[in-house]
Parts: sequence; structure tokens; C-alpha cells
Amino acid sequence: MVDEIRVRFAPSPTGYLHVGGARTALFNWLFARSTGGTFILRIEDTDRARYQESALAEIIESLRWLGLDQDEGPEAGGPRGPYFQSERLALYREHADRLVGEGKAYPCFCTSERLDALRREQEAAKLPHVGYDRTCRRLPPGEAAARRAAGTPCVIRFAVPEEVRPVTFNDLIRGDIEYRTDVLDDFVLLKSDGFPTYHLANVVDDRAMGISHVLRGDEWIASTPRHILLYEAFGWPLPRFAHLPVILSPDGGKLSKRKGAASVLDYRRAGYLPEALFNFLALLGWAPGDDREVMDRGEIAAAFSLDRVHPKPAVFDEEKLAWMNGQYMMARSAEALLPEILPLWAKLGFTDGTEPWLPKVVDLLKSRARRLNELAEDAVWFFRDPETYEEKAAAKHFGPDGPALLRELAEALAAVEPFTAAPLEALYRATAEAKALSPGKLIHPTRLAVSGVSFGPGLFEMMEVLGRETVLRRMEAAARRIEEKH
RNA sequence: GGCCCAUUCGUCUAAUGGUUAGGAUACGGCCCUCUCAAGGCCGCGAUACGGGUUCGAAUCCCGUAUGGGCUACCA
Repeated sequence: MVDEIRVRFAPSPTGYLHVGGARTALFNWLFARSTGGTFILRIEDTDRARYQESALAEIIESLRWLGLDQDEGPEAGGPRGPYFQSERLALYREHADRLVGEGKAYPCFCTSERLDALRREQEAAKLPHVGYDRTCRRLPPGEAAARRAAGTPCVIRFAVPEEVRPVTFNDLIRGDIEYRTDVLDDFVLLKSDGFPTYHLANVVDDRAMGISHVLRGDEWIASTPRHILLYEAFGWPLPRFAHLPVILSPDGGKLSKRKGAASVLDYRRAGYLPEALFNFLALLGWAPGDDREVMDRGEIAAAFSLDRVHPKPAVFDEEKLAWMNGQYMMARSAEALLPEILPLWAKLGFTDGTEPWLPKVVDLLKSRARRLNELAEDAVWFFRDPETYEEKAAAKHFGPDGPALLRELAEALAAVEPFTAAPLEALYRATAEAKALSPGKLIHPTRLAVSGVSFGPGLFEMMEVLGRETVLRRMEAAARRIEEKH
């Protein structure tokens, strides 16, 4: 028999997809792609109280943006659907009833008030093991069935074996983990609204969908023994388990919106490229084993293996993400980067995207910005004449003889042919030499006059893109401004 | 409280009993240079602590500390 590898990412549509969830999805995707397996998206919408209408679209858009294409799922379809748990309710009830019939589960009529009181009592008594006291488990079978038949609201609880024994499993990332049956309480399988809990739905669906490897977040590790008991009760073979470490914020706590972006789409809004986030997330908890860091999807998928995933929680360092994003921005051609920048320029009111020299602007700026938004904003003076001049630089480069110098240079500029970088540079160097000045004495005032700031691309490349008319206009405007000041 | 998990430079990580503990980021410096970036070179910086096992421990074992998760009719 061929061991077919099938993995799933199973988010609950209760909010945006955060980077921790995205990393779980990414590792599932990488594992599938690196082994020729199947990557499935399953929506675990069994919590009607926390369900959010907008969440599903956001999750799907986040995955699409990151390039985590699904082989089976709500959009891709597939033979093991439906891929929404809310459309599989009959299956869960059937399985819960089967366990009740076999004496491995039982209806529980305890009210939430009684359960709350019980919990408070146990906490006050500082009992080592807290949990349901199994009152309804001891109900005479006839009575339970009768009350259920009469329509008394109830949940179905799993009857954890009374026998005290270890429940062990081998986690692909952490190794052997052991729990004991006496620390497990009789957890709920089916809620009183007829919806399954995560535990039941997850196990039933993983079985029904042929999931071979369960790669999920760390927070599920304590639930795994319950799931194993369920597999045993059903008589099903176990999938392999691998629990991924959490991603932490720089202060060591959980990642949250408050501490910066936490959702995948926030990073898109902040000007990050999907391939950069993809690469960065892949390196959180995994490394190829050699010194490679900037790797494309294919390289990462080819190098990925679960045994190189390590169990330590990783801090999300946005500085390094920014660096990596800069690497990807530089690596993209201007033509490939332009479509990302155009909408930002449109929003800033800079351009409708028709100027033929736009790719040159991207070329001049892409190695000078780490995020798309930065690049877009840094381009302001390509589109607008400066209204102010950087104060410190003006004090240094706009002296009393500034107007005369700028006008003299402008006069020479008016005659340069063609108006391109090389002749412009030749002109400046020759002029500097003739005046026995360092070229910087000419270049810096011109840069400030033309862009309003003291930093940016090479002056002559800038002037070429701006064109003669604009450059001369700005130099004259600067000359007048200096005269007004003095 | 109980159970479980984790612990190498600030951060991401490499080294799976024998390395001057390597790389990246960040930070500092130098070079390049019209500025700012980019790039190149150099520097700073780590095995949480205490016991074992071993000729030899970041690596194996135990304990402590610290951090995290679970302990719901949430996932």
C-alpha cells in the first residue's frame, strides 16, 4: 500500500488570518509540496457564537496572496467534500451516536450553571485534577435514553476509559509525549445545539478526508491524547502528529494587532511582498541546514523537511522581514515591481500611471526602500516640485551665492545635448574643475533644488528622468526662494 | 494549583559527543561614493543555572529557574 500524504489547514472563520495561522498553513503546504502530497483547506465553522461572516473571504484571500494553492477545499473542490464542517453535521451526529450505542459516550444533562459551580468548587478546593465529575455517566441507561428521547437538552460526552494508563504518541517535531488517562476528563463531543466540538469534528474529518499527517499549532498538543482516545474508540489507525511552535511578538508575548501587524493582510497593506513574507515565515522554526536564507518558493519546497522543524517558539522580528522584503524588491525588475507601486501612487495622487518614465523611477528607488509604501512615498518629487527644502541641508548648501550658482548651472544645463546622465555628469565635473571646486559643491545645491531633500538616487540619473524643463524650473524656483530668505 | 511543552549571540538560526560554537539580521567602524541606499570588508555579541554520565557535553540524564500552552457546550 502506498502511503499517500494528505495534509490539511483547518482554520476557524472567527477573524482575520494571523501570521501564526499563516505559518501553520505554510508548513502544511510545504510538507505537501515537498513530498508530492495533497494540501487541503477545511473550514472548521462549528462555533456559531464566534463565527464571522467576513473571516472566510479574508482567510482565502490571505492564502491566495501568499501563494498557498489548495488541491482540495471550498474553492478547489475535491472528492472528500464538503469542506465546510457546518455542512457535515449529519456525519458527526452519526459518529457520536455510534459511540453512545457502544457505551463509549453518553448524554449529559448537566446545566452550564451546575458545571460553573462545580468548576469553582474544584478550584477553591485546589484539586489537582479538575473537570467534569461524570455524574451523568452513572445515570441508569434507560433513564438517560428516556430523557434524551423526551427532548431534554443535553450534550454528548466521551467516556474516557476508567482504567488508568498512559496515552502516548510520537510527535514528529517533539518526540515521545505521554499523558495519562486520569488527567483527561469526559470532554464534550456534541454540543447541545447539535454542532460538534473541535475534537469530534476534527477526528471524524481527518479520518474521512484521509489525512495522513496532522500539522497544527502547539496549542493542540494537550488535546492530542483526547483525539487518540477517539481514534481508538472508533477503531481507526492514527495519523502522524507534528505540533508547530508558536510565533511570539518581540516582547516575548503573543502576537497581536496591538503590537503591530498581526494579520497577513496587514502586512500586505504595510507594503510587504508576498514572496518576502513567505520566505520569512518559512525561516521561523525551520532552516535548510546550510547558509541559504533568501530562497524562492521552489527552493524552499525542495529543501523542506519536517525533521528540520524545531520546537522552540520563534519571535517575529519585523526588522529582518523588512530586510528580506528589500531583498525581494531589489530582485524584481522595475516592470515587475511597477504593478505593485502604481495603485499606491494613484492613492497618493501622484500619477495615473501613463508616464513612460515610471519604470525608471522604480529602478532608481527600489534599492533605497524596504517596503513598497516607502518606495511610493519617496518618489514624491518625481511628480511634484518641492514646496519646502530640507532645513539642515538648505543651511549648508543654499548660501548667499546660491542663486547665482544655480542660475549659472541652469544656463549651462539649458544647452546640454542630449539631456542624459553621462553628458550631465561631464558638464558638472568640467564646471567644477574650471571653478576649482569639488563636484559636491555643485551637486549638493542642485540636488536640493531639484528634489527638496539631501538624499536619494544619483543626481544625474534623477535629472535625466525629470527632464530639462522641470529641472530648470525647479532650479530657478530654488534661486528665488533663497533670495527671499536672504 | 495540576498536566504538557520549550530554553545557542538582542532576534532568526547552524553545529545531532571532539568546531577558535558558524551564518543572517540589528548595531558600530572602514571601503566604494555627489548624498542616501545597495554592495564589499572588519568588529561587537550566545550554549539560562546547578549537578551528573563520559577521556571529552551546546549536544545524553536529573534538578532548578524562566517562558509558553492546556485545564470551556472556543477553536
